[in-house]
Amino acid sequence: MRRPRSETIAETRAKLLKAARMAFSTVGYAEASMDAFTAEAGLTRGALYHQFGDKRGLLRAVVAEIDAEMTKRLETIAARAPGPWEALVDEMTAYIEMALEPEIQRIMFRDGPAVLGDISQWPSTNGCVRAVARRLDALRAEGMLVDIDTEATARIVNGAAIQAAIWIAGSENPEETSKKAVASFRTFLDGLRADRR
Amino acid sequence: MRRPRSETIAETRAKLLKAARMAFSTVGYAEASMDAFTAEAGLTRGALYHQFGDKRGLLRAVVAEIDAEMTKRLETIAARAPGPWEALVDEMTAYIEMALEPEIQRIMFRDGPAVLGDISQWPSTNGCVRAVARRLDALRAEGMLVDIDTEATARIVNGAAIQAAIWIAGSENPEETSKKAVASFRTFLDGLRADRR
DNA sequence: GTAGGAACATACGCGGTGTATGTCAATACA
DNA sequence: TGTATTGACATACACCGCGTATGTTCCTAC
Repeated sequence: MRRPRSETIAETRAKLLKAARMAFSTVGYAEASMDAFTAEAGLTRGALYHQFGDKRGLLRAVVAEIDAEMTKRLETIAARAPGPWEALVDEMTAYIEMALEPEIQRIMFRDGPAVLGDISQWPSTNGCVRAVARRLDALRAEGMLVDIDTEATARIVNGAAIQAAIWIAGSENPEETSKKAVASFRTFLDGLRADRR
Repeated sequence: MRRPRSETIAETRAKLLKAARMAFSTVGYAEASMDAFTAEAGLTRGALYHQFGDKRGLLRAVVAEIDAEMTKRLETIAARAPGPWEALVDEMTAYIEMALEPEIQRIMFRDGPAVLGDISQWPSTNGCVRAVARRLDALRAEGMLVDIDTEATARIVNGAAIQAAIWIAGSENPEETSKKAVASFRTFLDGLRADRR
């Protein structure tokens, strides 16, 4: 059977990414054994080092993949909103909910930044921050936002959302905590509306 | 020379903590070799494992120490403020500035949470969050704060400050970025004032 | 059809953590 | 005051995991 090489390469990359995502999200980056999860994918570390350079390179790829997925999900949600302000609120609420997913929380907000540094800094993986910043730009253009730097605010809003999610995830009553966090977060966003001043 | 044992113990603990703080803050937790920094402190890993159990235990101790220092600093700053609202603003501004210090940023906001989980969850090290929550309580008692859950808001405010600091630290023009971040952050806090509604 | 190179596997070295064992000095008790 | 005991710390060892060097196979190009 003669299969084109490009096809097998894509397949191995996908298999490695999938296995790594699973391992990283469950046991964490540091505890994930490359021998273990490459074997689980029916491969060896040789393939991994050839494709991704090293363990950090693999994490980079996983982070980029998840970031792209998150950005897409957020865009879909924002597109459904009736207006620009609702789009922001819905988007950020969804962001908090996404940050509660173990895989996202672990890889994007814990191990990722710890191993790779601030992820939102490099171009390939700041999709979420950029999305929020663009949304703030749109609001500002319509005069619905107080006079502030949109990128700075986007980062601050993101940080608030991440921390809210971490708090919820670590609490004993996630449902109860979630209500408090989201309510507080909405109040916080409301404070940025120009017409509430 | 006959020295009391309690004295030497405290001394070794202090030496280990100091060496570990140095190593963790410079090369990071994962890259810090226990053999290396214990030797630098004139000791061996034997002492470390006896005192702190394992590497994570040592990090826990370092984190607790830094957290206590930060809390103390914040209290001092808040005490100098002319009023409760200024105390909050000064405190949070100082918090951002502290989060810019490499040691604090690396240990408290990157390696700490990655290795130990959400630090602000366990009682010994949520000093900063508790301080902010207490301050918010005071503001609320005086009717200066909008009606929101203070702990939730404290966490959100903290998250915002941390992310702002990370953004500043990773930017190319820290001074310029800092201005934007602090300005945006102040606007954000202003949105929580009852009398601005 | 063969030369070349890539994708991946195998083999090895090294460093690092954790634990088991050993040693010595300080405290407790007679 | 002398001795037993315990705890503080050092030493030694085993295991594991990453990274690299080397080998093998199979597709592609000429």
